[in-house]
Amino acid sequence: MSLRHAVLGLLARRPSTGYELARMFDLSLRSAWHAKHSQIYPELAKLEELGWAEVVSRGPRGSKTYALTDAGHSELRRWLVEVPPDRGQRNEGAVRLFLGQLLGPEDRRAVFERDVAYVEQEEAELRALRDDLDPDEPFAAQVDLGLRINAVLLEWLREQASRD
Amino acid sequence: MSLRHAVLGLLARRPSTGYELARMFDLSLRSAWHAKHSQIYPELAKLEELGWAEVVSRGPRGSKTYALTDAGHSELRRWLVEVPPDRGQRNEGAVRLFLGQLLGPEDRRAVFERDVAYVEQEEAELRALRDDLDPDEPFAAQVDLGLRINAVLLEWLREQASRD
DNA sequence: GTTGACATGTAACAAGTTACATGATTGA
DNA sequence: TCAATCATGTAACTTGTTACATGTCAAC
Repeated sequence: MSLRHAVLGLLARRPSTGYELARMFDLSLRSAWHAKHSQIYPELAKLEELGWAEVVSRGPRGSKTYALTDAGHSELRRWLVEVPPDRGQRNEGAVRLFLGQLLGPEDRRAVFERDVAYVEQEEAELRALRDDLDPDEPFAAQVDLGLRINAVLLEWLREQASRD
Repeated sequence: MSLRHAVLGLLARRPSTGYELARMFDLSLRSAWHAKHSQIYPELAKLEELGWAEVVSRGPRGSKTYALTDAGHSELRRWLVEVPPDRGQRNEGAVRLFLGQLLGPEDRRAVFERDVAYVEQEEAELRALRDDLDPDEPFAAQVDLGLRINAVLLEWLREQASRD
């Protein structure tokens, strides 16, 4: 598991409300994790119970801003450094590529073309994002990796789509 | 969801027992999906109930070989072609890269070096796999994509590890 | 005869999604 | 005042994991 540590990580970047976290999962982390508020709020409660986060302020609409405690920071560090990553997770896209080979030529081409369109759009979004970013911001390196992987994927998909 | 369609896809490649499917999830699909036998067996029962698969033979140790029915084949095709892929799934590796930027220089380097070692090992495995494969086999294209993505990732990780 | 791979299943639990439910504040 | 966005929560359900439980067959 690890919604716990994803939340811990986002709180380390900046103290936030559950609502803000839900938006970050939709925006910054969108392609890496998607968590619903219905899971986030209970998780924040649990983080508080564990002593890893605490409410540091309350806003106008009943909002509660959470921040990491010292214990929370060291737990996050421990997880990042000491816990071996769980490789080999579900990846529907990869399964589809794998199974796409079973389709007849027409269906296969349609599927690859759909994927090409998607990756092209993502590329445009990443480019726009990168152009908005200070290149020294650590996050810029991430976006750059995304662009490089997209480029490789796009080339491969085009080769596949034009095969026969 | 979609263990259902992953199983359907594997059965389309060749009729198999639950045990064999569990091994395929561990081996061929290992980096894309990991399903336990405790989930596979109930899923096979459900596929049979839906009329998408059926037992085509029984082996010595109580083994049951399942194969797709016509309805199963058309459901698989429908899913691959008509159901839009669920992009944006959990990806612990990406979250870790994202959060790794929060670490101090020493921890960060250690983490990136661990990742470099992992990707290097995976690269070696993929290379060995590719050398075993007939280059015309559709699966070879998949392996090739894996190698290209690995190469990009490795380069990026090395840049990050040697940054500062 | 005993170890290891083959082979299937269930039960209890953890994690994640969908749907339900409510209310406050801001801006048009 | 009405709509959109901010904001939080719970309940029911689905999916996935871990642990338990059992039995067969082949090779040594």
